[in-house]
Amino acid sequence: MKYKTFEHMNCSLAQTLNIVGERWTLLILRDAFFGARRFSQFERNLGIAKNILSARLNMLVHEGIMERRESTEDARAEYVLTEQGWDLQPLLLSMTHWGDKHRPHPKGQRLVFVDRESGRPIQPMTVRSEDGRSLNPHEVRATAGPALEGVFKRLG
Amino acid sequence: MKYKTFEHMNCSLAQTLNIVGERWTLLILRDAFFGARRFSQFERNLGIAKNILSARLNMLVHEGIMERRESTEDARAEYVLTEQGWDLQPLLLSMTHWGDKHRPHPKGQRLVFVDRESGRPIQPMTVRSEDGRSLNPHEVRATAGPALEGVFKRLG
DNA sequence: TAAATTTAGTTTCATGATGCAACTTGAAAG
DNA sequence: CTTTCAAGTTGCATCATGAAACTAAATTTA
Repeated sequence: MKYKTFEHMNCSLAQTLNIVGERWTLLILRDAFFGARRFSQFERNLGIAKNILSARLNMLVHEGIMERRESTEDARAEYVLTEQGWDLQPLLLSMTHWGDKHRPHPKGQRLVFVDRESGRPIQPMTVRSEDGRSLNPHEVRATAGPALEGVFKRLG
Repeated sequence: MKYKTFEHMNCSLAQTLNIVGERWTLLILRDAFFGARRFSQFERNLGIAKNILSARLNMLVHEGIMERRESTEDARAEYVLTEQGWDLQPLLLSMTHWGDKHRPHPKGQRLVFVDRESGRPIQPMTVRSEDGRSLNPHEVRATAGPALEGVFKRLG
């Protein structure tokens, strides 16, 4: 990403966007969550060009979101998620839920995410108050944290 | 987006990415959540070029995520979030929380999101099981839903 | 009321990112 | 020993982005 970078913005959203905001990146991560590890798997599943895939995997490794490992059996490399990478799951699920709701498939849900143990579907991603109530978007407000002390900024 | 589109992929994540996956789009939405409505507000806050801002706002209106209104007092247009747009809030908050955790500011949180009523901070976005337990990423599994009946696919 | 400024764009153009195809290299299979 | 496959790299045409210049209307200032 040598276009305009968002790094200078003092904003956590911008920091995250700087990493996962490029085309393909989140789709690569989706496949990684589903178990893909090899270059060829990503390539075939996504229909992405080799050079782009190569660039994205390198970037993800560089950012500490995936790790490149030499396979034990195969002499070919594998790309696996780090804990930082796994931590992007709520983001992926939020996107998926929005798409399910607002750009649905006529036959219903495409994927259902379940609790591995019970096999029961998880709850849709929602914002929760301290005491566990589900908050609708209008009930949430942003305030300046310690890193913005003394910074003038209009907040809704 | 006349590059390769993700629309043909039968995947809710890809559908969402097709809309919010372009540079700037999520930052525009962030500012809209914070109360920005006017062309010039977005322009100044973000440092975005006018032509790009114009294209993105038109796209968001076209997709039903924002609405263009003639201001009552001012003769200038305003861009406000629709309900579809507000529904992107969990996504924005998931991104923000990831950035807070993994790309933190040395002084601490940049923004703190609070329950408008109580003023108390909200919980970080987390995946929850049917009975309300917080699930870590490895405890979640994807299964084929109705829209993927009969489609062969490896799912982790 | 005339001039200057602000707002909300559109147009133009240089540059950067993307995507396809062809080439490379190393390992494994036949 | 030749072919195939996996995992890239390189070159090139095309598309997207961003800076700056230009418009046009509305608003403010002198």
